[in-house]
Formats: sequence, structure tokens, C-alpha cells
Amino acid sequence: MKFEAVTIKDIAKALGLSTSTVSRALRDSYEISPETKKRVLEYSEKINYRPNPIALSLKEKRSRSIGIIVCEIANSFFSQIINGIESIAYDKGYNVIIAQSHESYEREVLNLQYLASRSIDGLLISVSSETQEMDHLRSLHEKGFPIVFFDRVVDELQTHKVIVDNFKGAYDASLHLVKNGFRNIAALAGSEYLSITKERLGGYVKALEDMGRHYDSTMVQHCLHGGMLYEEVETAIDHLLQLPNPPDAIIASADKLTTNCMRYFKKKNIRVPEDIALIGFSNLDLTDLLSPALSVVRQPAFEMGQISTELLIQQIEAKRPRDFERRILPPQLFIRESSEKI
Amino acid sequence: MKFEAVTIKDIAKALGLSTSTVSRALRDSYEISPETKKRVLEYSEKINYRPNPIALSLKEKRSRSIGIIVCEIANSFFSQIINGIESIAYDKGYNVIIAQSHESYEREVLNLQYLASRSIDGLLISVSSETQEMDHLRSLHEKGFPIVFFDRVVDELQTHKVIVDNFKGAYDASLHLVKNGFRNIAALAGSEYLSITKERLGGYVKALEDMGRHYDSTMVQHCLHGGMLYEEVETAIDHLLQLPNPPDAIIASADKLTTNCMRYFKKKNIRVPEDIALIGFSNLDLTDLLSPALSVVRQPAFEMGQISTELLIQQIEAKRPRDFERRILPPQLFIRESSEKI
DNA sequence: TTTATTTACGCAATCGTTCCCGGTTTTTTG
DNA sequence: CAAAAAACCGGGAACGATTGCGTAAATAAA
Repeated sequence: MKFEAVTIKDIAKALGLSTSTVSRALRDSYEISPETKKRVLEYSEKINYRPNPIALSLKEKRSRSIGIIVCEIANSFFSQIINGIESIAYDKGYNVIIAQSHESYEREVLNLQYLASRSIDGLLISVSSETQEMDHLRSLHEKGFPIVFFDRVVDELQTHKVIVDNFKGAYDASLHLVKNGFRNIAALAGSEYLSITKERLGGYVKALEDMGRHYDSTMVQHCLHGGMLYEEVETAIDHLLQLPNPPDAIIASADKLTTNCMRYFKKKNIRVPEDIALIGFSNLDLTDLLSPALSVVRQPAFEMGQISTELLIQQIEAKRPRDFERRILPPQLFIRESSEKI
Repeated sequence: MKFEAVTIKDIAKALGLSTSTVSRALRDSYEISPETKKRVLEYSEKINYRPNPIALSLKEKRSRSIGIIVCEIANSFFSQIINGIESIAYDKGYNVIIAQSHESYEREVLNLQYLASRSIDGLLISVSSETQEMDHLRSLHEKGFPIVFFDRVVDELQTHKVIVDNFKGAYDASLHLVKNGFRNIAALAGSEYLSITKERLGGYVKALEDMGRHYDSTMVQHCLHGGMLYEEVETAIDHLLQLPNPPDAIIASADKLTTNCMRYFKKKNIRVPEDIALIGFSNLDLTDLLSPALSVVRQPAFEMGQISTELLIQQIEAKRPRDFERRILPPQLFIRESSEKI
């Protein structure tokens, strides 16, 4: 099933010109006479000529495409990010190649090799939950390959980074719970390896301390896969509820963590917020429609995607390396029923 | 910021061979002696040689990438579809270029031009709500360009099509409402131009007729943007509720239609299902957590993406054109609280 | 009129890879 | 031992576009 395209050669042949003349005419070079230009332009319009981007890529040694690696597309936060990425990339004439790590380090490495072999011009990545070793990224980065981290960043690599103020998000949410009179606030956290987990836990601990509470490490449960598997969330909450002094509120620090928490409570007939309060990081569009309406920390995902892409394309197209930026976006706190003290 | 890659020429120079020999050695040609092969393989392994896909594309006149056009990535149904697409495409060595129409015909045409100019090997598309004119697709199709439609198909074009049994989905849902004792069942439908809208309304009408109800066209409201805008849903439901004989149940035929319906009821303090029952097409993962738990018709989105991609790649790689298939996948009905008769 | 300068175009190399033709050797066959 | 046949490898064109360089004709300057 071939699909023969019209080339510059066809135009040249039809008009009795050389390919160079046609090429120059199309690029409006001063070396070409107005009449010739007109002839070429009209004819290529007529036969609907489109330059072959592959040939251009080969010549210019750039593909005008950027790679994205995220854990999961079917996740509100990341699909909103991709939305933002796509909006900028499209405007600037780049296309976007998406790969999913499914929170697996192995797949992340594979994806990276795949994307690198597809000669992308740059990479946008939010690392997987499992990722501890950074060699796959470091080796690329050392060659001067443009990489921008978003959300889940890797501190040891000097590149652009776009994140949300996770510390503040968790701090505000925790403070809200404390001020509302909850005494035992547990944290349902993601993978320990992730930057966001550390930052969010940091905010949680600081809020407790600022309010004169002591931080109890047994009140923190980690889920390696960020709540992607219901079972890991179930195990974590089971553990929390079996403590001698079980929590009366939970702060969940990821989308799937939050929703699977809700699912757990529904399954076990635990009332929210009467039996236990809940607030979580989430970018779902309908947390207000849940039962009860969910208090959330929301991240400006779309903007995050946009900014990351702008930084990446800026770096790709820069002649000489600039300083790397670390953009920190504000989280938004939405207080609803699930964290109300009855 | 260039990023110099190692080429076959570098290997040839280093080993004192010609590029043709290296190329053949790498492809394990019988014309090359075992020793030479070994030398080449070892050296290219050492310097981490990767063939340049751009050069290959130019030579083979295929890019090994496929285009996707959907209305919105940040929509569970479509992100699940893309998930399925990506899983197959990745396995078969294709990458995927995604574009969003945002339910706009104009953007759909623009996206198509963009993708076509990026020399994709094939297209997966679910047309926008606004799309009535098919010339942009027809002209490509007539040139023999591989296109597969999924979900929202265009009947007049002879290609592979992958859909869900929308008629049955709507029929079952409507039947369930009737059998549960609801008397005035309204349909909140998407754009009239879409195949899925027609099919779903067909199922709705047939179910009413089979149960001896007469079909009343005033009970059907269309939303051109498929519920993407809250306002259009609000207007539609306002209209339904102001009827002399207002509905006691609604069947909503798209994801955003369903959730915006919920949002409307919540906003107006209308109780579901006491005041009005609701069942809708939705692929959200947490319709069971909504208040009330939502009865839905769920589509096998992931499988739909997989099958579409298999058919497309099959067509791309086929020597001679095969017959076009029309795959119809079964919908799943989940009955929950929102459609219970109190 | 002669020389210098534009003007307007073609030639050919280039990007990285494959592959069709050759062309040497070496080995096999009659 | 000569001829045929493998075995092994290099040269160069091709894919589609850009671009530096060369050059003929036309025009301008001397």
C-alpha cells in the first residue's frame, strides 16, 4: 500500500527547471526571477506539493519531534499535561511521541532507548515510581541531549525542571486538617524514590510540627506503584487502621491513591468524613461529584505541560546553552465535604 | 544544541571497510565473512551504534509512524483508546503522533493536513462532533492512504471500522429504565452528525417501541459539542425539565454528557434517582464512587484501540488490498444506584 | 567596444542507509 | 590445470531536499 507523493523533482521536470531552481523558488530566493517563482508556486499549488519532512530531517539533522515519557496516559493529571504539551508543540511545528512507563523502571529504560533511536530532538519526562538508577538519563544528558523534567524530577541532573509546589500543597492540606480538629493524620504516600513524595511528605511533617504535633512515622504508608494497584492501597490502609491509635484523617498524595482510598472506604462501609476524613492530590474533573465531594490539592497540569514544552523547545533551538530554570507552579486547595469535621 | 550520532560511515572508517560492507554485516548478509561480521558487530556494539530511522524512512518511503486524531486526550474513553493504540504500535515498532480536534471541524482538517505533511503511514481517526463534510478524508482515502475509523465512523468511506454496538448499548440501557418503571425517558444525545449518536438514538427508540411506548421527539436533546461545554448540557436539560410532561429518567449518550448531567443535578439540588434517574455512556474508572453510584454503559476502549491499530498496521504492511472489516465490540451495562426506582 | 557586474539558473555534494552492479580472490569442478 | 563457481567486498546511485559554487546571458560601466 504505497502512497506516492509529489516531489520537487516532479515540479522541476514538468516545468523544465532544475530541482535547485524549484527549491529556491519555493523558498522565495532572490536568485530566482519573479516569473519563474510564479510558475513554480502556481504549479506546486496545483498539484498540492508538500515538502517531505523526512528528507528535511535527514538534511538538517533534526526530526522536529519530541518524546514524552509518563507513567500512564489514562490518568487525568498526565492527560492534562499531555494536552498542554501538545498545544505548544503543535504551534511550534513539533510533533509529539508518547511512551508509557506504567510505573516500571524497565519499561522506562526501554522507552527511552526506543525514543532515542527514533531520533527525537528532545525529551519531556516524569520518571516512574520505580526509578532509582539514573544512568539511562544521565548518559543522554551528558551528550548534551535536551531533557526537561516535569512533576517527578531528578535533582542530580542539571536541566530545566517544572514542578508544582508540592511542599506547600501538602502543607496547606495538612494544616487544614489540623485546624479542622483532626488529631491523627496519616499520610498515604507514593514511592519513596520520587521527588514529589519527599516534597509532599516534607510539607505534611512541617505542618504537623508547626501546629505542635509530633510526627509519627508509623502514620506514613508508602505505595510503590503510586496507587495504580488497588491492592497496595488496601494493604496500606489496612495497616493504618490496625494501629493502636488509628488515624481520623488521611492525606493521600497522588491521584490514584486518593481515588483508591475512596474505593476502600466505600467497600468497607467506612463513612467519610464521619469515620475518617480524606483529602488528596487529584486532578480529576469530577471530584466535586463524588460521594462525599472530595477535598483536593489540584495541580495546574495543563500549564505545566505548556511551560515544560516551551522550555524544551527553547533549549532545542538555542545556539548556546542557557542557564537551567526550575519553575515552581502553585497548587490549588479545594476544600469540600470529605475533610469536614462533623 | 546538536547531538552528533554515530553513523555507519564512522564504523566503516574505523574498521577500514566500505559502508556497504558494514551495512551488510549489520544485516547479517551471506556475502560477508564471519570474521568481518564479528568485527563490525562488536565495534558497533562498543560505540553504541543505532541506525538512523530518518535515513531509513527516506529510503523506504515509510515513516513507521501513525497519526491519531481524537477530539480530546483528557477524556477517559479516548485516553483508554490511545492506551490501547500505543500498546500495539509500540510492539510493532511504530510510533504514534496524536492530534486533538477539540470537536472542531476546522481543527480536524488542520490536524489532518499537518499529519499528512509529516508523512505518516496511516491514520486512526474518530471524527469531531462538527464534521459533516468528508472531503479532507476522502481525498486521502482515494489516493489509497490507509485510514481506520474507530468509535465515530464515516459510513461513506470504505475502510476498516471499529465500533461498539451502540444500538445494543442504548437499547439495553433504555430497556432497563423502562423495566424499572420509568415512564418518561429522555435522551441526552451528542451531535446529530455523528454515527454514534444515530446508532444510540436508534437503540433508545427501538427499546421504547418494543416496550409499547411511543417515541416522543421532544424528549431528545442534542448537544453539538458532545457535552464538552457545561452550558450546552444545562440548556438541554433545562429544556427537558420545562416540558409539560418532564422526564423521570435520562439516558445520556456520551461521557461528558453524563458527568455534566450529574453536575447539573447537583447544582440544582435535584436528587438522583428519586427525582430523576440517570444512566449514561461513560468510561470513567470511578463512576462507582459518584454520588449516587452511576449506572453506565461502558465501552471496551482499550481493546478498541488495539484492534484499530492492528487493522491499520495490517493494511499499511499489506502488499495487496484486502477486504475492509467492520468490527463491532460489545458494550457492557453496569446497573448501579442512579437508575434505581425508589 | 571592451570589461565588469548583475541576473538567473544548473551542477553536484550532502544527510545516512540500502542495494544493484560490478570486481577480485579463493575454492571447486571437470 | 584450466574453467567455473563461490566467497567476499567496494563503488556508486538512490531516497528528497538544500546550498555552495560555477557559469551563461544580459545589463551596466568604462
